[in-house]
Amino acid sequence: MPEKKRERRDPELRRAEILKAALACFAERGFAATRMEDVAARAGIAKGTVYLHFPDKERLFIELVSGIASPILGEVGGMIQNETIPARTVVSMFYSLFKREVLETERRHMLRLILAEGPMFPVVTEFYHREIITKGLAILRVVLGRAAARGELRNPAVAEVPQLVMAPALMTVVWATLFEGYEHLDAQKLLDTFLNTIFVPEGGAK
Amino acid sequence: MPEKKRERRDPELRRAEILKAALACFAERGFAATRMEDVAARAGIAKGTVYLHFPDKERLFIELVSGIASPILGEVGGMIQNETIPARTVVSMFYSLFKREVLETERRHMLRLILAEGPMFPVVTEFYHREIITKGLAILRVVLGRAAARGELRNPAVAEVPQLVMAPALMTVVWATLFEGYEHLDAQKLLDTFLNTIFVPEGGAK
DNA sequence: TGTTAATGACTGTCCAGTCAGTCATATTGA
DNA sequence: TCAATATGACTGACTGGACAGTCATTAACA
Repeated sequence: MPEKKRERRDPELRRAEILKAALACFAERGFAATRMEDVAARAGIAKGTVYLHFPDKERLFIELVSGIASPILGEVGGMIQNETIPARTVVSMFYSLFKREVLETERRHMLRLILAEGPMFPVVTEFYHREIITKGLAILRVVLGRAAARGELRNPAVAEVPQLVMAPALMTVVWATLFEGYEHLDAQKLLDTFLNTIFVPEGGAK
Repeated sequence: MPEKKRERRDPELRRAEILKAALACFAERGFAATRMEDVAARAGIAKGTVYLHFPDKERLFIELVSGIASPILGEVGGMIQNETIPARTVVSMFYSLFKREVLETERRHMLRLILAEGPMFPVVTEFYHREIITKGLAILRVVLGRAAARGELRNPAVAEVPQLVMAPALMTVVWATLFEGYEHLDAQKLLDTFLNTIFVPEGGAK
């Protein structure tokens, strides 16, 4: 049996290839059901090679889910510097970024993986809470606080429970990864409807 | 080595005990990481005994998640027969039931398990979509449709995306099972705030 | 005494992680 | 320019442990 042709690579590149393959495998079958050989095969290399780049399966997983800390927060966080931008615009931008950068990419599976495997990897959950959730909520509190003060919110109490604004985004990901195959959900419509519900109608004009 | 004392049981009862033990184990560690011996030990029996009641691990899991089809839908479904009840009351009742019967019981873990392991068990996902999601959304469509017609909704378009009403409930479960240990979320407040946001204020009195 | 629930040692399989050996490429020196 | 040599990325057969599922034996009850 002839050995497959060997191909040398820039380690940096190899690493990225392995991570990409791992994302596909973990997203498809979860942590436990993914075999290191699957990841290797998908990356077009032998099993041993994976271990030249990652010490073990758990670390491969953790590196993967930690590396997704997307630039979304940075962009939205930057927007709130400008106090004149209406809160609705900021939240709408957040949803758009979320849709384009997470929901419509492979990253949506990562989010499901964190929900799914989180309790098995407290390190990951803690990282996400600290780096993503806390920061995201802080930004939302600022934005919604201003909106409440300006009368942009139909119900000012929303500013006290920013998790409520994240709920529709969470729903779109859960639906997309579980039920989309059985019944379509228009994520854009869901998010837009929510925006139209929490914010007072613009201008009252037409 | 003395064998542990054997205790005979009504098969019906044994079955229930095993399911209870399995729920605790699966909720704690997920499907893959749960050993059949763990389930047996937790139920106070030997491993072989589990196999007298369930053919294999997968079937045990499926029976478990399928058997949670709670009476919530029945109760709420019954309420919509009476057209005079305000939509807000119906949705509020739905949230209360959800909170008492799912969020504050072991079942909250079942919900997380379905999110987590769903893609590995299409049978389970399909069952949930067909038996729970579809029926729940149908009820919500009726209730929200009426509400829109009566002017009870701040934004009538909500009636077209009933998933939006499920989103806050989903958020409370996800938060409770992942982040509650790091940061408390007042589920009641979140749900109440949402109700106050989508429904027009009552009477305008006070 | 016969019937059946219950037991737990056992078996076969699967897979994470290892490591001795291989080969593509780079470097050296003529 | 072209061997000769060195380097380390890459390979995949192998090992050790874990665990799902089995079944011969044992104990409980009628």
